[in-house]
Amino acid sequence: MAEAITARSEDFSKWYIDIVRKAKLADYSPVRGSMIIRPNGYAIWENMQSELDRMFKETGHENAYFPLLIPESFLAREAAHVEGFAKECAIVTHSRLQVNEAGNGVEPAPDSRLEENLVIRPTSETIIWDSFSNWIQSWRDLPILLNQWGNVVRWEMRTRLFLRTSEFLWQEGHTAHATREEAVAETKQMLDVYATFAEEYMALPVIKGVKTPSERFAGAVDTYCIEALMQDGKALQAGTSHFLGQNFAKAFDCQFQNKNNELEYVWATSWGVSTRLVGALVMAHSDDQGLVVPPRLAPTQVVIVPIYRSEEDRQNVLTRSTEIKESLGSAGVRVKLDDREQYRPGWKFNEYELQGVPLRIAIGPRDLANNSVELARRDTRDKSVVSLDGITELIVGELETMQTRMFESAVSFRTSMTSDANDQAEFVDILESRGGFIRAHWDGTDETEALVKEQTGATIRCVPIGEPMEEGVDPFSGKPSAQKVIYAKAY
RNA sequence: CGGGGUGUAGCGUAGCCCGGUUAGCGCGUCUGCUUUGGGAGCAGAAGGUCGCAGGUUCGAAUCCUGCCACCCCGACCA
Repeated sequence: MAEAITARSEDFSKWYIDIVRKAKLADYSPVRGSMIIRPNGYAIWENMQSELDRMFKETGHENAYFPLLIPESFLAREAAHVEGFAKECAIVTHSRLQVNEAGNGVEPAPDSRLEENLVIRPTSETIIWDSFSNWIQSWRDLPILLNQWGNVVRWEMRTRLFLRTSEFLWQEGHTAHATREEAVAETKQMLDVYATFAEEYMALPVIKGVKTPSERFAGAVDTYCIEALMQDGKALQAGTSHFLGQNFAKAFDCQFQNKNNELEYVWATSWGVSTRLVGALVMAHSDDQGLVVPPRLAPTQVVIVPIYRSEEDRQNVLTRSTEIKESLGSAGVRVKLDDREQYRPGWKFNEYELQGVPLRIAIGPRDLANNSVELARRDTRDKSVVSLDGITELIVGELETMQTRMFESAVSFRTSMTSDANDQAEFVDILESRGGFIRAHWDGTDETEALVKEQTGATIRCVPIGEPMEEGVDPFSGKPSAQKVIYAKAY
């Protein structure tokens, strides 16, 4: 019997959880709000990591690693930063456990109380800027362009697998610059890297923009973001890049002598993407049959399922399958031959569709006779019988076609789900009927932004970059507006 | 933290209102045989602190009290 996946049309949230669980991407952990990333999910993350890591290095960054535990006092150094994160920090207070009096458990040993509490990093600006202040004296020490891969903990009230968990994996870039202009350029450059990655690898079109002050990173001067649209019409922030100004340099007294022999505070950026991207991938592309993964990120791009009855057929089919596998492998395709005997072909077909393997080759005695295989594509669910001659080239091309088609399909979905609203009634109507991105004028005030959120549930996702300035009137306040912004209900 | 709900085998559940022998069923697992081009069939088997602790009772999955955990809705969230 088919394992039922809740239909998207019935309950999108349940559908999402079903995909994550049944495609074996992740499990709930014994600790509320944290998750176990299973091999299928982690392999996608590893593919994301390796492409991003390459892109970071190509733009001049080096990897480093700063510790998980941060002195509590560090968080307090930057006022906005502490205000933003204090509510969700996990704190280490003791260094030792002892068996309790009843003898049936353990408890923190009272005499191991730490001199100063340690915070499990919610992000690493503070510990990194403490180091930067030691490393930087002169303009000759700049810029510093670092990235680190790691985990962070933010004690969340309400969590969802991959999208919001208390502990998550991410990368955080941290850079130090001599001038404002250079830091701003770095911030924008990394935003472009994220957008390129999302579009070319995740097949996920994104809107680049700037966050409003209320959505800004705690401690940033400007927060840039990429916003993606999920299949249910809700927006998901897929990456952020922050221009931090001199806020952290001032908090950690990080000054350098410039070429005019003057002391100046260092300019900073930070930028990150997380395992949330795995959730974005699921919600952007998958269907009611299961996961759909773009070929460039798919852990297995092609699976070969052999079919046979007799021992003789088995030998012949496996021999041919192995040849195909080796040919694809040497063409750089991530290919797997599933020769397990305990599962039948039909079972395997369903399993690999559920897990989102882009292409499936089925090969049986009939194919041996015809010099063919059956090729099935996951995104369109098309099946065709193709000749074995030139199969490797065909498959390499098919993977590229699929990658492109998935992106184009996501673009046309987004286009169909992006609307302009010129008055309140229209705004509410669009939001309630289909959601998606709504372009509307905004008067630039926190008050109006809060009002819209309260009345409609939509928030300003970003002020888009690179769109023409267009004067108008805010539909909610009636005040003049300089530019349309992107509203949506968001994750 | 407020409101609601649920805890029974790896997963999903029946039984609880109205206490009664051995806690039933489906999926999955294991063994054997037959099967294999879209989630196989038959036969057999293993697997349970009924969330935890106390209480009532001759007897508790079932009734009572307390606690714990998780889920949903709010609040909260770069």
